Amino acid sequence: MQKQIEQAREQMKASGFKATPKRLDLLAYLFEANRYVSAREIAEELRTSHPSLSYDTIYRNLNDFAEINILETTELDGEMKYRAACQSGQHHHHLICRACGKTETLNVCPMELMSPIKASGFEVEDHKFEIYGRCADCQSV
Amino acid sequence: MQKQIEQAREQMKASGFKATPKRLDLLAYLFEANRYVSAREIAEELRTSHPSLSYDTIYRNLNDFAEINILETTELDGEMKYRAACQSGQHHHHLICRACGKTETLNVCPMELMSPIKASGFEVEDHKFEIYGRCADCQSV
DNA sequence: TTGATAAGACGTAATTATTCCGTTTTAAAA
DNA sequence: TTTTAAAACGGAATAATTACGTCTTATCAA
Repeated sequence: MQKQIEQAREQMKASGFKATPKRLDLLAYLFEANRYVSAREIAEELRTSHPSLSYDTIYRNLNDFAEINILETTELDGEMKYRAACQSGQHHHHLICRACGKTETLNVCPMELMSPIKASGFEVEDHKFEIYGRCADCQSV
Repeated sequence: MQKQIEQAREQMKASGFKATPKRLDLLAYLFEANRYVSAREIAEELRTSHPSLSYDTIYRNLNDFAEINILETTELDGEMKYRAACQSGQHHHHLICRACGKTETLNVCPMELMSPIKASGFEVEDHKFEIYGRCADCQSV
C-alpha cells in the first residue's frame, strides 16, 4: 500500500496536482478499503480526521484522480462509486458485491471473446451489459 | 403499435392496474418513441396534453410498468431511462445511442457465450459490463 | 346505470447526490 | 523565503427522485 501511495504521488506530480494531506488521506483510505465506496462513505470516514472536509473537495478530488487513472469509477444504485485502480493496468471488468462493494476482476472481455465466467464463490444476482456510442443516424450530430 | 397498446392493457388488467387515460398516453408516447427516454423528456411531452401531470405520477407509472415488463429501464448518465420492452420476450442486451437513446438489440449474451458483435453502423465509444450479486463473504448478510 | 371502494392522481415539499462560485489558504518551485 | 497557481472552504444552487395527505376516478357488482 505504501508503494501504491508513492506511485500515486508520482502520478499526481506528473499531472500537476498537489499532494495535499487531505488528498493523501483520501487515497490511503481507498487503497485500504480496496472496494467501491460512495462519496458519502468517504465523507463520513475522513471527517473524523478532517472535520470540515466538504463534498465539493471530495468530488473534485475523486474525479481528478479518476481522470489520471489512480481510481476507477462505476455508477451503482444511482450513485457514483470509487475504488483504487486495479494494478493490472490492462482492460478488465468486475464482479461487484452489492452488499459491500468488493470486487473480483474478470480478465476476459465480452467484446473480444465470450467465454464462460468462473464465479469463484460469487453469487450472481443479475448483471448489466451495455455498449455506448452513436448509431448511424447520430454520428453527424 | 395499436397491438402493443392492447397487449399492455391486458398486462395491466392481469396485474390489477387501472388503464387510465394518462397511463395510456404515457405508453403510447413510449411505444412511438421506441428508444430510451428520461422522465423529464416524458414530462415535457405529456404536459402538452396533461398540463398538471406530476413527476410523482410519471415515476410511479414508469416503475409500475417496468415491474410488469411493459417497459425496460437502464441507468445512463446518472438518470433512469425508460423504453418499451422489446417484443422478443427473451433475454437480450442493447447497443444504446448516447445522443438519442435509440437501441439495437443484441441477441447474444456474454454470460453464456462471448462471440463477436456485429455493430451494423453503430459507432462504439465505450461500454459497461458488470455483474451484480454477492461475494462469498456477504452471502449470509 | 349507478354507487361503493380500492386504486390512481394531485400538489407540494422533502431527500439525496452532485456541482458551482467567490474567497481564503497552502504546497511546491524559484 | 517568497511567490503563485492550485486547493480547500462554506454555503448555496441544481437536478433527480420520492414521500405524504388529500382529492378524484376507473372498475365492478347490484
